[in-house]
Amino acid sequence: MKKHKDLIAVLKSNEMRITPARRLLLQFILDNSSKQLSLKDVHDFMEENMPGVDRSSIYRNLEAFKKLDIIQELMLPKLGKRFQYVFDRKVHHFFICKACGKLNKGNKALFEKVESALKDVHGFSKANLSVVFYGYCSSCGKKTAQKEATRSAHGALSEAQQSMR
Amino acid sequence: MKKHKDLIAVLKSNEMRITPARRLLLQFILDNSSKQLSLKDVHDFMEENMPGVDRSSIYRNLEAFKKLDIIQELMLPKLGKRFQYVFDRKVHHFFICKACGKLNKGNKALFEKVESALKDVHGFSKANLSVVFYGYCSSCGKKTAQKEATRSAHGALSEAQQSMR
DNA sequence: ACTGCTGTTGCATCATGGTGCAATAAGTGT
DNA sequence: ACACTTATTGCACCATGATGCAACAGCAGT
Repeated sequence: MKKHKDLIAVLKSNEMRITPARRLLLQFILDNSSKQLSLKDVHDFMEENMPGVDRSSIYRNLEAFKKLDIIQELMLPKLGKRFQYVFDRKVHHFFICKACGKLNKGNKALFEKVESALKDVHGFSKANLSVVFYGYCSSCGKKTAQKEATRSAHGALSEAQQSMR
Repeated sequence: MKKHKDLIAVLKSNEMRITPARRLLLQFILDNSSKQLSLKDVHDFMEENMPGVDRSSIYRNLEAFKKLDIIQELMLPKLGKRFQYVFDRKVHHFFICKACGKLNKGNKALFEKVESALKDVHGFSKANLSVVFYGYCSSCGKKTAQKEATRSAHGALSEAQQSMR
């Protein structure tokens, strides 16, 4: 796990200036490295600890950090943009339910399979890569399956929408 | 490939009413089944062929079609929401470049590996599933690799950002 | 063809993503 | 400590995503 001062060094080596807001922002990101943060999450924190920093400044700093691969960006259905610290592992898996929009990290069995598939393909093993699955989570899948049964009775789209077990 | 009237039947079987706007919207989606359409793309078309239909109506109809798996939604970095007709295959793969935001369907070797990995995991083979990879496309990867060389000289983040070959 | 029920639309409005520009302040050299 | 250069900020503003609500229009039954 990289430390605050390592990240400061990264900024410096890219001709970026170290402003108070950036220091605090980096710390917040490090302290929440396992979470997917929205712009609002970050802005609320900043407003509390360093009032007056503009939404757009935070936004642009996050964009800058993204370019340096300090954080990565995800676009999530229903949730919109999310930022997350990129820690030591280079491949990230996410599972997003199409119905409820919930972000999930489960389905370990699948992810392990995919991970090894990624390794098998030349050049990918060290790539900084994110994989996002869209499907139906177990609870939404059940509901959908029921609805689906009704639909099949009408003879339409009978092959669609299967739950993930 | 499903036809317009099949889709009308799907709407009916879900207690949805067939309005003129919906007919035209479905036709437009079918005619552009291979494209990723933005709300604006669709709205521009509607404005030309059936002026007066509100942005929000189109938006809500697309949401409704999504629920019926007639189309699927993608959230693309830099581009935002995109809608696409869901044709016969049930698993979709997309590769999105983190740098330029370009949507790609290449990297067939990887996709085939992943596809078989999906099949190996029980319950996934028939799931209506989308997989999105975020990484660097070949042209952006090259640029990044160069930039990376400079950064390494400063001793920071030397392991990050690898091109996809 | 008329009528009533209720799904759908258009409008108003808010939340969030994104950008141009002039004022400000971080970093460098003296 | 001071001054200069230019990255960065705050502000104003626009684009797009999303929703509540009253008016409207499919469509099923008569």
